[in-house]
Amino acid sequence: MSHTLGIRQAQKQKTRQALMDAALALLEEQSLSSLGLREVTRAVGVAPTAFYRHFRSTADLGVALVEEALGSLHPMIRTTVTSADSSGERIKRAVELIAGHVTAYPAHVRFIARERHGGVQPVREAIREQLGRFAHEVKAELAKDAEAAGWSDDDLLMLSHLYVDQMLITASLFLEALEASPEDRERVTLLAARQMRLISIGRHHWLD
Amino acid sequence: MSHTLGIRQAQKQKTRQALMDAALALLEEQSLSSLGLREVTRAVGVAPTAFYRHFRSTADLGVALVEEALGSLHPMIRTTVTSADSSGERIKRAVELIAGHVTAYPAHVRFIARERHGGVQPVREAIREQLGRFAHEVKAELAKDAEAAGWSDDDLLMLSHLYVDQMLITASLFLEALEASPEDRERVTLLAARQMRLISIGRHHWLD
DNA sequence: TCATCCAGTTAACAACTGTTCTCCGGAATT
DNA sequence: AATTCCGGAGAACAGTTGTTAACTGGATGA
Repeated sequence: MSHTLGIRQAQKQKTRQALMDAALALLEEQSLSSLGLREVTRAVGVAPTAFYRHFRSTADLGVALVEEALGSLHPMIRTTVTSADSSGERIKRAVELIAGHVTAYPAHVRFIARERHGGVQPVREAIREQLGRFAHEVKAELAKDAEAAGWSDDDLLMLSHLYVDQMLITASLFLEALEASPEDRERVTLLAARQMRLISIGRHHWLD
Repeated sequence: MSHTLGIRQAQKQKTRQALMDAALALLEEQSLSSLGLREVTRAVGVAPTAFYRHFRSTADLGVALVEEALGSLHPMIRTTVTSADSSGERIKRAVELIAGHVTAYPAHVRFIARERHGGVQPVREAIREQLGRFAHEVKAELAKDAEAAGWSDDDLLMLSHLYVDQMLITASLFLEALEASPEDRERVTLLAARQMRLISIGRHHWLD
């Protein structure tokens, strides 16, 4: 059983989380490479120097945000993949699952989409590594399916990356449509579902 | 007949281009939202105030860079699509065409990949609009093909977006592998070719 | 209870930012 | 030849940045 961490460490983690939350909010309108340390502390209501008690730099903060954001994405990806076979009904449900996640954690999704190719190398690397993990996880999930019979490991991984990228593209589309009309959001849903269906069809006929 | 633009306008365009080139170089290691106006002028060797003679802000510069970068991408996309049918040989050639473009204009590709989801709204919008144009162009190209018979306009556009996104993903992969070993670059080529082949297969069986 | 620890504070630093206004000198126009 | 135009220079502005050092006070562990 974990010992109740003292009121000291509790406070520390609390302000640490506050810094991360404030940063995530500020990153809605800028990129990490322009995020200032003072800007973040000011938003939290804490002295600039307090920042160093938690992070070496804003890049360091960024890496921490990657863990948090992709940690929350983790369960969704698994659920999405297991229901992403050719059946139109299940595909649409998978897409709606992505839509729900974007609605629940828009800042996380925005951060990942923005910094995946962003200007801060350590953060790019962290995202790349985590997405690589996801791809391997997806591959393991795909391998369970009967349709994976006869597939090489390389091909399975290739398809996994395709799925992961497609998920990010779809999430980004929903992000743009976050404040749009329900009709527009429905159009995004249908578009994403058809793209995923086309991929599933390609998967089905891969070994022909 | 276009009149030879005076030595005055010529000089103006020259420094304007110098500013854009310097900015593109500086953006290799940061995002547009952190690019400073003084930083750019310093790199060109010109007074900070001269910047305003050409651009309202760095965001404005960014929009100009979008036009330049996607202008150079324009002919490549057309060539890529026309050779992206199911035939394995042609697909591989299309992928190598992308690889060549990335090698020729790495800064352009990096800029688009980075700022597509970046922190500067007008630039995001400009990229979105241009990519939308590309998708429509690709659609027109696909419609010429015999395989497009029976396809709805919506489905053709859906496939076009899939192709455009896939091209960007592939380009970004080659960008990461720019300084990698030839073996790694070849692996990227094979991966991208197989992903494109899977999409082509899905396209082929779409109407089943 | 007392000494230690340590998250957060205060103050100060040189360096940098975007923007304004005024000016210069050569090209363009008349 | 005389005048207007205009890309660029220069200086100055208030405000911001990251980083340092020394300090404070409450939680922690002996």
